[in-house]
Amino acid sequence: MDTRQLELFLILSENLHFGETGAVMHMSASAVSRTIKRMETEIGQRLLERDNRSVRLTEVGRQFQHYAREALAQWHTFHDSVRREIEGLSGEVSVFCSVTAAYSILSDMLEAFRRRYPGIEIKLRTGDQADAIAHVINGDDDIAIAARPDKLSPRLHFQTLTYSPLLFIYPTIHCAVRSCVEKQIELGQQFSWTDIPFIVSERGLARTRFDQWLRTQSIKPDIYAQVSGHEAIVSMVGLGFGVGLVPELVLMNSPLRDKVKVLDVQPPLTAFAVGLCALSQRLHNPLVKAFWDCAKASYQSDF
Amino acid sequence: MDTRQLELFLILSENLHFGETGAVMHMSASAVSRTIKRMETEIGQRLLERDNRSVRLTEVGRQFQHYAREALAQWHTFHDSVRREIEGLSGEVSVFCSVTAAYSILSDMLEAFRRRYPGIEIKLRTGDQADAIAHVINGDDDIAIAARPDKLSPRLHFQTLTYSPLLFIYPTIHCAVRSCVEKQIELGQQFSWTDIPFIVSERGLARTRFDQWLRTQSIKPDIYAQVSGHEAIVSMVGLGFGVGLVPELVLMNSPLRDKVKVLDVQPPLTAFAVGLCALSQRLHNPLVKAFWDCAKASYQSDF
DNA sequence: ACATAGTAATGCGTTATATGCAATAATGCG
DNA sequence: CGCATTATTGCATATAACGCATTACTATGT
Repeated sequence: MDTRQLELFLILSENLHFGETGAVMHMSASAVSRTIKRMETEIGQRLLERDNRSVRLTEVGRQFQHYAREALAQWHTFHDSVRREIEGLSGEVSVFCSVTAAYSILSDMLEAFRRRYPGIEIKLRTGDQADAIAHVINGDDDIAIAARPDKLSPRLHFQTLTYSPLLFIYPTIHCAVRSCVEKQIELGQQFSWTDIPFIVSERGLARTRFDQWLRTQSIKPDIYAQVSGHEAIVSMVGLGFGVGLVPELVLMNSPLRDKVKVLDVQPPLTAFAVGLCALSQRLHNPLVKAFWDCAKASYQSDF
Repeated sequence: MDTRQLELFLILSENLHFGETGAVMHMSASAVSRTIKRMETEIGQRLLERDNRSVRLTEVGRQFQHYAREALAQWHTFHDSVRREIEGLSGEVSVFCSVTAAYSILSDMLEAFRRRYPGIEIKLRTGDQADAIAHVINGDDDIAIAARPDKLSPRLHFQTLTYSPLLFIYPTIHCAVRSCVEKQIELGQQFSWTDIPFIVSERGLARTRFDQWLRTQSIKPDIYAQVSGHEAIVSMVGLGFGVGLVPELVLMNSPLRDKVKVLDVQPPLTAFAVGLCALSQRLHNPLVKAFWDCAKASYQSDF
């Protein structure tokens, strides 16, 4: 019988829902089911009466609930008393994200987190969106704000926070690119992409989506520049170098957003699912878990 | 942090010895070492100051000791209160052994065990010694009294209780076998085994040892009967069918022990190591563990 | 002074345990 | 009666725990 199990049981005993409990504990409903079964075997009594539709505490379950509350409180008391003094020193969570995410998504989170856990230091590292997942898997950073890849490693947890469409943008300054694009818009349907220089990510999910899209449209692109970091794309498009592809989130947060316009393209590219990403293993660390939960909660409360 | 770890720490904090602690907890010293290290990581503080020669509690270790005592007591209180009424029903340990072991080794143990744990039922199954290990591995029975085989599966625990030499016996009634044997004894050294019928186990460790011994002596035996169960061998020898090979323990406990005599044979066969045998896994079960520890203690106190 | 026995830690291969996913079964609700 | 919801289970896989053999170290005895 360990503290994790006690915690799990307490949550379950309150929400009486295996799936939800799993979500809170960062595990699947089936894992919750088996864990409870293990506990019942160890105790030798049924804790929860459950059919496929409802869950309710047994008498023994109620007694166990009391025990679990006491036991956990006792553990936390000990743990806090011992850990108090060093918490501030070694308490550090490192977060990787793009500059855009730092501005748009993370800033509110950070404020909420700092308010709630003043002792925990956040080490914020910004870089190319495309590297985010690799950073997490590699263990360089605890948590990343990233776009959900099509294929997610089973070692990773991902919590979607929002969706951001991938948009084509073109410059508003007078330039060859703008003329070409607007002429085509006037002509109506059957947009011809020939001779329009594209500015796209060198790699990463945006590039993957772009390549997929090209294939479905059977377009042979003229790729002007392959850039790392979506933010740079807005800049280059704004300066008239070509048509770019960026997530809406990046566009909205760019200081150059007035220098570009969105091009209505059919069919639209699959939107990014943007959210938190971490190694399942790292979520066992209470600091990391605290950040994850706080981030999730603070973002969702924005709606 | 689970109850098993707390228990381990408490034992270690009292005996301050990794190897001993491992023995009590039925695990290796290295496992104890790693477990303590895990606990220290989780707590974030060193619990025991240890160099390669000595172990002592740190200040935090002392605090943790208090916590562990309380927490375990609390757990046991809950566990007992819930389990009390059903303990007797589902509390059952099944033990496999030979008839001889049941008489000689087990009877005292059972008495002590019954006195200490009146609620736990013992299901005693007797059979051929040679099947004992297989029964345990197969999961048919929790614990066996068995002879330690030369090659022991790593999944098994074995606790030697005593050693029992393998003895050759011959009949004391007037018969061809006795005459032949005694004639040879009078002649002195260079015993000739030809034409003496052997009565040996059909299989099992006694048979293995016997075959090994034959090879070293380069003897071509005349095997009269292959019997299952050592007890039957004494009977057959007593009736004059031949010379038999049995563990001393079986001989001493046979009602026919006056009907046979021990033959001094050089070199003697390797003695049986007789003891408790169980799957490591099954020892996690508190009932099984209780029996194992009690059996061990009650036997050793006989000396 | 040196050998020896005793002891905790560690590398490595194996075993056991826990988990996720997908499929299943069961039930309430429209 | 069909659909959506939800706990459970079979199966494959990932993670954690363990034992053995070895190492590194030291107190002790001769």
